[in-house]
Amino acid sequence: MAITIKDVAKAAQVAPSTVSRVAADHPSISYETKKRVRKIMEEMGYHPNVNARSLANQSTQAIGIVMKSSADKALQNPFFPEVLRGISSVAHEQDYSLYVSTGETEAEVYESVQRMVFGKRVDGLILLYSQIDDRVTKFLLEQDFCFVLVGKPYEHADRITHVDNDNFTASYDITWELIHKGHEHIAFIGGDSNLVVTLNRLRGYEEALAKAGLPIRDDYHIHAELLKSGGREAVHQLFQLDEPPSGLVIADDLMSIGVITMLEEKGIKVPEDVSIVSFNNLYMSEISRPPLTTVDIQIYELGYQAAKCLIDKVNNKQEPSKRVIVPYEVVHRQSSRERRKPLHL
Amino acid sequence: MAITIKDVAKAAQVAPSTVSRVAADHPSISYETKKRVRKIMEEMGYHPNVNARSLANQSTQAIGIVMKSSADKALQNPFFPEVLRGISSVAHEQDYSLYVSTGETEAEVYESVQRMVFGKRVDGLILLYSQIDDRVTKFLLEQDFCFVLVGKPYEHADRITHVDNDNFTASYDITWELIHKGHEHIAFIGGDSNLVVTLNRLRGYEEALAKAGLPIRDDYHIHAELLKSGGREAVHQLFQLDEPPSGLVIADDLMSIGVITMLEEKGIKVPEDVSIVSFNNLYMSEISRPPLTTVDIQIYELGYQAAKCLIDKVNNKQEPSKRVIVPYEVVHRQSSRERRKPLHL
DNA sequence: TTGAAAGCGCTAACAA
DNA sequence: TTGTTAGCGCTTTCAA
Repeated sequence: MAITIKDVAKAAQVAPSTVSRVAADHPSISYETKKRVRKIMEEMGYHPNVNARSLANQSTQAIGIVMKSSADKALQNPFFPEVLRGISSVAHEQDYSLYVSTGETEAEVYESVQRMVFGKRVDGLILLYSQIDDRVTKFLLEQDFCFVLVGKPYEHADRITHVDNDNFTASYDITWELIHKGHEHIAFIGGDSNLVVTLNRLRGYEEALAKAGLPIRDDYHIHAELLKSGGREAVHQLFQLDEPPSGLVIADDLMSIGVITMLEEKGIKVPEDVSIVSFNNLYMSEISRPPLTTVDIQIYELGYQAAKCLIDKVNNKQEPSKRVIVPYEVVHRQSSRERRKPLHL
Repeated sequence: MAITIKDVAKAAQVAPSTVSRVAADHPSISYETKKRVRKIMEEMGYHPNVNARSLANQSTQAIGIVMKSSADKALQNPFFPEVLRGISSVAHEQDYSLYVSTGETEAEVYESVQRMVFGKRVDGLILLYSQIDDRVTKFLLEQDFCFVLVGKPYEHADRITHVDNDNFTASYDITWELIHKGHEHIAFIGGDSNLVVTLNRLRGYEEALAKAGLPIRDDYHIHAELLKSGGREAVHQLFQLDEPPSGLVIADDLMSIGVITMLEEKGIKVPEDVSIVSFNNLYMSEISRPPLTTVDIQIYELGYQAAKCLIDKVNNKQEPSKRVIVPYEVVHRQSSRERRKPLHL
């Protein structure tokens, strides 16, 4: 059995409560005693048992991380390690531990969240996704459990503290850039259509088209679900249209790389024939060929801010809900350029 | 305050211990009582407090995951989400929770591990890397704390349960394939040279060269550390040699993609001028251009097996150390091919 | 400034 | 088959 507070107390000839106070650096303990007790703690190799502490305290110093169910293995997306880095950095600074949800299906993740909440394993949760009619979000709201969302809530945005980019404007901007470069036929290839981020990026794209007086065409929309199985097919169709797009707005860098490959198979060149802009600025977007013009959404920062908000909230239940918007930045690389035949020639 | 075991006991008119036994599905409780108590638990919305349970039990039903310090942000490697999927799957099946280490530097990760161990937060740990003279490994061994390593231990391989691929042979095989295709000048580009996996892959490569009677040249070795800053430089040098390589064995797909890009900048074509083979079979290796010939090391399976071993060990301290070798498979794609001018022409 | 003691919610040995 | 009770290791109120 490990060294407990009692062992230290005995050795230091003080009461257990004194040791506890020393550990917590309680002000009412004399410098003398603190020094002496600390020395003994050190010598004996004392380390507090967090379970006991959690039990007595009703607080765990741990935060839970919920990721979208990983059932769709295709999404081996480096987004996750990167947010985690941000979260982990704050957590370490503040002596918080990190839990992650388990499970592969949506139902399993839901169970896992229930266990964290009811089991009092964590003081709060960070949700790494935001989707339409999400049961996890609903559950947390019902339980009035402390959580922060990375992304924009689908509902109750004013009750939910969230950290997000302005995806609408980012998408608007980047689409506008294509338009500005003379592209009139611009298609949108989106991620999972249940994700709010996909919707916002789609809206930004549409808004830009509308502003430019360009039509919004249904046959210019493809979604990730389509991309996987019938991906080749979908892209194929897109480029068989009477007016194939000369520009693509793609919701994720990883998808862009896949699309570039498909296009190449068909003898379509990027950026000569088609310009591509996308999102996230993953490491890969730099080493892709051509390197991608993409929106850097600062994934690390999203994680960092989310963790900070959560810890603030945990420490003070009165903390109002906030929204933190992490700025984005368009990174210009070679996947996009002027349209060959300029507009209105 | 949430519903406790006492509340349920009172409502069901039984002793708290009975409720506890029902929750644990203890055999000595009559079917009748179980049924009745369960119904009440349900009605009242009872959920056990895991901290209290851990404290009473001396067991947490949680496993910790230690990743290599993420300080080198460059490595936005999808390896991590993928092993995690494997681990998470087992964890969920067996009702285990998952902790992850926090911290960015090696020292911070070490602290974080200490906290998990001393604080009794977890029953066991999975180390996701194996490196030379690793202090975490040393610490765990000293503490006699239960853990499993993904990779091959640098020392004490017989005392440490580990899950690994046969990286030596894999590397040998894949190098041999290049040789078989007529390549005589084959260079090795490795990952972090403190990682055991890098060493093993290097050894396999060298062994194949030796077997073929080809010389092992120092100027044919590049390591990841070099790749980052002076990467361009290093590759540049490699291809300025009197006898530049016509084949490359690269320790990670992500690096391969970077290398291909650098080569392209220099007007060197893959696979026409240089053949590339690498490791991991990440999603990207399929959508890269050209798609990569690579060793599929079954990352998910590595995680799955590691978690299984760990839980076995946690449940039975007597469990002997084992080694699990997850089979690999070479996936042939377009990044490697016959050398243009065949050998001994 | 320090100590005594109750209690956080659960488990398990022992008793009935 | 079930109940009583003594902890698990820590915090915190109250008293000294």
